[in-house]
Amino acid sequence: MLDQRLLRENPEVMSEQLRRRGLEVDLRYLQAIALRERELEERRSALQAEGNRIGREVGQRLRSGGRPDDPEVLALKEEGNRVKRSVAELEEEEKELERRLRERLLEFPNVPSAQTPAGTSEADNVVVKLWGEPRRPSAGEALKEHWQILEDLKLIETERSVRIAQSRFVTLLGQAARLERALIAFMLDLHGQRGYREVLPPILVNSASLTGSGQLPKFAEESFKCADDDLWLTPTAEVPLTSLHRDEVLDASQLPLRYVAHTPCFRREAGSYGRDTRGLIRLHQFNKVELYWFCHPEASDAAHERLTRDAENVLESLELPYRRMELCTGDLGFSAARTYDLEVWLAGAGAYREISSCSTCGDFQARRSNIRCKDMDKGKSKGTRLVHTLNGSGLAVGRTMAALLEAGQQADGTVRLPSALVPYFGAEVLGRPSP
RNA sequence: GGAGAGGUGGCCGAGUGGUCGAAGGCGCAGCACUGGAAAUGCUGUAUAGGGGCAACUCUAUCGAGGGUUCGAAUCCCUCCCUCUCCGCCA
Repeated sequence: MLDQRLLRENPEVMSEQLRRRGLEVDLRYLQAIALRERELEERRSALQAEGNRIGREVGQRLRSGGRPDDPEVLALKEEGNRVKRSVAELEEEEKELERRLRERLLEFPNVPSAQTPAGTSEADNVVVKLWGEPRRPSAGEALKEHWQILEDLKLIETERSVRIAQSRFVTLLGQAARLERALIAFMLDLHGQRGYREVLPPILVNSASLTGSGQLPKFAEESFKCADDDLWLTPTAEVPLTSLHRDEVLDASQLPLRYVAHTPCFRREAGSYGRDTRGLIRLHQFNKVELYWFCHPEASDAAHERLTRDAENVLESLELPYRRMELCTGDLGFSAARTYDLEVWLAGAGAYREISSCSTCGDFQARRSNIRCKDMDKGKSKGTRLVHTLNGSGLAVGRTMAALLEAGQQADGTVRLPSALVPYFGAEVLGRPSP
């Protein structure tokens, strides 16, 4: 959510920031609402002060022997009633304006960071770095895509999964199931060694949690909702992790708080009919290991680099070539101020595909979720500020498996895995008789 | 699902209509004492929004919303949540 004070005092600045994102909005009407709301609040609280004064005086008179039917006391009571009615009137309009204002503000995306490069689409994203040597087919070699490898090894059920659920669900079998599990454990351990606290959160989340991280109200059609409860299947662990500290004031000296969570993620993928219909790339249900930081507002730039490095570390440990892209203003996600996408090389597909998205949200989610931190100075509070939140995949597990399979495929149909996985998977090669 | 109890500050816990933002304790911070520490003593310790250079001051907040009243943490109604016991269950 964007700052109401900025809206009141500097709507042009806010408009300009949103314009960088490709959003053309006239904020004058909204500003008028915000100013009117503030004005009502001032008048209302002055009236309430008057009412409190009257109440105190009645109390004083009665306690010092005044009689309840004393004409002066009766007059004061009448005056108190009058004030009460006025307050109620102002309050009604004030609340209505407040509600409308919040409703509108929740619809606005975050504004881009000053560092985010300008652009209108994916095409304007910037390659920041390249790592590793992408595998290309040698002469006469045809590299398979991961789904082909899995099918040839009989490690995936595609049609039968439609029977169980519907399309865009898969069932992994045998060594593929084992590899998925190995990857999750590997990633959690790796991040744990780098100081992340492991979390196993609820994966059904309520509406307030989805609103706090930015999925609601705008993207309701992207998530699965339980019919009889105010609960949704989480589309990313970012949602429960944000709400882990919703409505809290964190001790600034304890920051940053760094969490890593593995969860299944559920997405309806509305509007992506026909895209990535085979394999593990785009599913309604997938596993993801998520990194999440709550950090001091001054520390978030450095934190963003650190978090992105932590995600890259997984790719490097798995010897998977990748590139780091910096998203342009037009390609940013709703809650992000600045984002690095990590794209892994898929040797069979012959393309880089997104495998991690590392974003800093500034105070956007913190404002929605009411998460602040308090700086102390010799035991005295120096006031609270909204924290900054950051998140990044570390990594999307299914896509990681796809990349590994395509990168390590061998002429005999088996797959050589990176040595880092051996302790987790139990073998160097996938596709041979059971490890 | 059935029965009961309860939601007060960072935590514990008192308060049952009138300066109550809320006693007391714990915790935390500062100061004093100490060679240093412990113990002890004193002091200070919520958040949000307004006004003021500031000291300070006004308003709101005792789970949420509504009601009674000049005045509500306190009385009434509705809702939410938590806990205990029973049943069911991985």
